[in-house]
Amino acid sequence: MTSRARRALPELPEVETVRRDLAEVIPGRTVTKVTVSGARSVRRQDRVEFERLVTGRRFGQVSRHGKFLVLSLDDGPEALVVHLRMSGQVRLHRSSDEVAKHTHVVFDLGGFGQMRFVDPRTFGELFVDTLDDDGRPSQLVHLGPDALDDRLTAAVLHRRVTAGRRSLGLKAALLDQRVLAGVGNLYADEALFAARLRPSRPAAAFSRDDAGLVRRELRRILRAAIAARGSSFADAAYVDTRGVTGGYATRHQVYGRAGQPCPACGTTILRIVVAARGTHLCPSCQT
DNA sequence: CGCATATCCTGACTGC
DNA sequence: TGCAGTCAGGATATGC
Repeated sequence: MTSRARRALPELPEVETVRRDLAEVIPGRTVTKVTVSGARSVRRQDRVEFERLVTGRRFGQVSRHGKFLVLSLDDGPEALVVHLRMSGQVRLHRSSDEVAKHTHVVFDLGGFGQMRFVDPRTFGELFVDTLDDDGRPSQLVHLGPDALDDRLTAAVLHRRVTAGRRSLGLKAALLDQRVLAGVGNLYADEALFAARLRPSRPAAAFSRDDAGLVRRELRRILRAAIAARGSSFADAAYVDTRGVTGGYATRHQVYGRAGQPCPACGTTILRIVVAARGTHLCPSCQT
């Protein structure tokens, strides 16, 4: 029947949804207190140092690079950087709301309430970093251009995917955040289906026309997913800042649909492993 | 150097 | 119904 595991992890559209929610309420709010109870969530720097760096600061604009959230502090050269990884959530609460299990960091925002970081698998993380002249955190310089950045033209995508690669699969290249930032397992599968390209095709056999197609379909899909506030399955691994699920899962063409007919040709959708990831594809449509 | 693999972790699911 | 075992996955470290 359908593949066993169906979970939507936060990728670009989900992180962008969180960013937009935060951008409506966070700017201008001052952090009166920070409590880090989960040591693993703050691991790039000392917990006490982290609390010192954030306490008393006022949040400015909220931006995103790939799957990283960047919350500027005091409009200065520093920012709070957040990555949700597998199961992280940034939630907005009244201070009196019950504290959910796996809440690892709590930011008190004066009379406004709290911003809380909840993360069962503890893969997610937060850290304070300095920003360069372009507003890029210093520890994120290795990231490729954001998947929705206009500067990621077909020519640039083609060059970055094929550069130096021999046998690596196309999907693995798209998942490499150094190539482009923001694409994860779900949207890689959806974009490659729409572009009619096999995930296992060697990246070296990725033509300029292929790059144009992938770029177009990826942008279309990511934008539609953002409009639907992201993808969630029954397990609600992804929810927004108020705990609400996203609506894009009903539009998935192949992801989580193994054993069901391809929406384009009716062939049974397969689930295989590519780049050590559960991968969904139509063996007829995708070459 | 390119690429594969192990690692971190919890909860959902499988099978008895 | 309960419980032990398996599996999922983003980024990174390590090994070939």
